[in-house]
Amino acid sequence: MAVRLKDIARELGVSLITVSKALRGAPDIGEKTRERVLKRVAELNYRPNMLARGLASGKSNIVGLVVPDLLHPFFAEFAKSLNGVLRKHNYGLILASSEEDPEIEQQEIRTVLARGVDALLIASCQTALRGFYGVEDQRTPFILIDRNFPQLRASFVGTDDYRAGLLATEHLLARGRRRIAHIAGPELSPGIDRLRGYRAALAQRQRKVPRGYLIANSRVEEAGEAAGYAGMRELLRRKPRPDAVFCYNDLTAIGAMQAVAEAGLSIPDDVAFVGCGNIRYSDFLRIPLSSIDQSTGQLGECAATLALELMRDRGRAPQHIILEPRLVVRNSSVAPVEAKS
Amino acid sequence: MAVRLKDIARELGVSLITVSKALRGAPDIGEKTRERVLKRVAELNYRPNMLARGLASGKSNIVGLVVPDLLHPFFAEFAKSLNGVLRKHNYGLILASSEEDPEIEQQEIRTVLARGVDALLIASCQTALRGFYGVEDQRTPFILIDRNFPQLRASFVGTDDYRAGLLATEHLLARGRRRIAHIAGPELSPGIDRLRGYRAALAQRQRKVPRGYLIANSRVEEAGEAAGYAGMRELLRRKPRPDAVFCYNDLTAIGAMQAVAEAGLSIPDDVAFVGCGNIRYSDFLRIPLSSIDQSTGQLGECAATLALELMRDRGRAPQHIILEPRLVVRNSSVAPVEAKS
DNA sequence: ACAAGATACGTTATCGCTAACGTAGTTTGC
DNA sequence: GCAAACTACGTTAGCGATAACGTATCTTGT
Repeated sequence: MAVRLKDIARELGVSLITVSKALRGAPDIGEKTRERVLKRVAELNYRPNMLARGLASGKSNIVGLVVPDLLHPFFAEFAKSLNGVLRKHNYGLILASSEEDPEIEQQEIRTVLARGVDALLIASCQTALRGFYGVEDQRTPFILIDRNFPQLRASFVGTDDYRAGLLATEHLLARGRRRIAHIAGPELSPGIDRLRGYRAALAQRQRKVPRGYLIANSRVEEAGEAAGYAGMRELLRRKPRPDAVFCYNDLTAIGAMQAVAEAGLSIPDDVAFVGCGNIRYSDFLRIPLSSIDQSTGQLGECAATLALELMRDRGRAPQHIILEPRLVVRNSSVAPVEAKS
Repeated sequence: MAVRLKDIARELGVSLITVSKALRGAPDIGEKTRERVLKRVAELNYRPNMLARGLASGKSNIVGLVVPDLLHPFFAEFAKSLNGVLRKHNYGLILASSEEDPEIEQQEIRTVLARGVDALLIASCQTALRGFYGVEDQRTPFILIDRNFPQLRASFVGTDDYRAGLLATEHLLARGRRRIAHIAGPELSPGIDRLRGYRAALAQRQRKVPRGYLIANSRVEEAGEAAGYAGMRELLRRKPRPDAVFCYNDLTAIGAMQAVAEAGLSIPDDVAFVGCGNIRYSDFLRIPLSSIDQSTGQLGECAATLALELMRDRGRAPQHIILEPRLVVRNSSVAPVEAKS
């Protein structure tokens, strides 16, 4: 925090404001003055104090991102690609994690807004809508990520989760599976919509969800391996046992497959699996996991682009960007052709 | 950005500064006034403008974190636990990714500093030291993460990578492996030290690194599966072929194991593997991966704690926190006792 | 040659908050 | 009873930048 506009101005014998303007490319600065200023600025390695600039201009050049869990590959990848685009436009990223706790999320939203972010991206873990006071009042544009609240008139960037559920389940049906179970996610839009897709796929074939084949996930916090493992243990007790499971996400699927392996059953022969998210490691698992790809990287880019637009012209109507999911088939749903190793 | 100190002050008929003090728990405010202020502040859901506060006080209550790749599980986990501790102390986190590019890293360091962070954590990808101008000059405390520069008199939080290499290699030796190769990481302290550990373990048994058994990783950017895959392909051409490989990190190991599987060889019978990092998925891989655990979560906590200390009292001497690595044995280095599935 | 418009630069007033010191009014010591 | 010491609150100056005008100097057109 050493060199300030004032210092440069004094050195060069011009006014502070001239330096400021030259720096920002204002049109009413003479060529020679501008060059002189820019030269000195470069020499001194000057960087404007963004706090001051933010305060004076009302723009911080930062966007806030609130996610439920940074460790989850989906959010990590999302954050990465978001950040990539933002960097190119000279925006910083301030990151907050809610740890899947609505209270903390609330808190974090407040503090992030207090920091004067120019836009706010939220993958919310609110089940009720209560949490969003103070975001709507605020004039800061905000975008929902991955988890939508249709009742809320807000921008959204995410996957068509209904189709994700549909694709996954149709694939299992097409592979001849008849007793397809679902380990559901938390009661947020992705969980709800994937479940709807699952139901719809079965309905198209005049089936309904077999009794006991739907494992609900009551606790929002638990969407990972543990939930999948527990859910699968339960499913294995059903008679007849399911011959396929569509899992809320890949982590859930990993846990579920673990349970199946421990029970001495074979995948995909006894039980086939499809996950969702297509995380980076799906390919390297004990049984490579068939999954629904969400184009996570692209979601991040779209979100960044939308955020940039909303920041450029406020008052633009909320926009929905919904990417099509894509099925990636691996061995967890289709046995390899060659003899198994 | 609606309600300001000024508004509350006017409403309550006190001066702005009184409100400010009451809010920050200054000692020279009467009980009744304080209560009145706090009550109104709560009702109005007031949040101080952190930009203004930062500018005036010289403290932003933000720390900056610059990592090479957010998607890498190590950094994701690190960031998560760091953030957890910081949140409890009311510090925010501003995140920047260098994408393993020294130029970008430089840039990001500058912009993060310009944002007035109170401390800076960097997992640097600089091979030369040039990059650190402007961090040292700056009075902002900074901490190196994971990747150390011993020449630089700076705080460091990381793993004892020498011991990591030692442990991994000793384990393979103890399992009776004799032709142990190493796929090395980039030439930064973790890569260099793990290699040293590997060498030392062999030396203790009067061995040297067999010719051609050391795969160097020239490009810093490539430390993932691809590098491991390519490295292993090369190793498989050696005669005699290695019967064990210590890989720079888990991603490298995953790629390497892929190459071995494709070659129709068995793990661990033909080739045993030990990785490093013990990422969350090591357990679920085709062959569960033996790995060196770095206590990543704890590293994040330590870094946060150290950062908080350095911010509290500047001018404290740089500190080194180096956690002991721990070997986690899985099937990639020791075949399961029961018949293989 | 002179009003009118350009061009290039500077003044002033914030932005919302805090630091450091001021100042009334009350208590206390002796 | 009066100076000294508290207590509780307020004034004055910034922090480092920007926005919105203001003002000299220089071109022009006629």
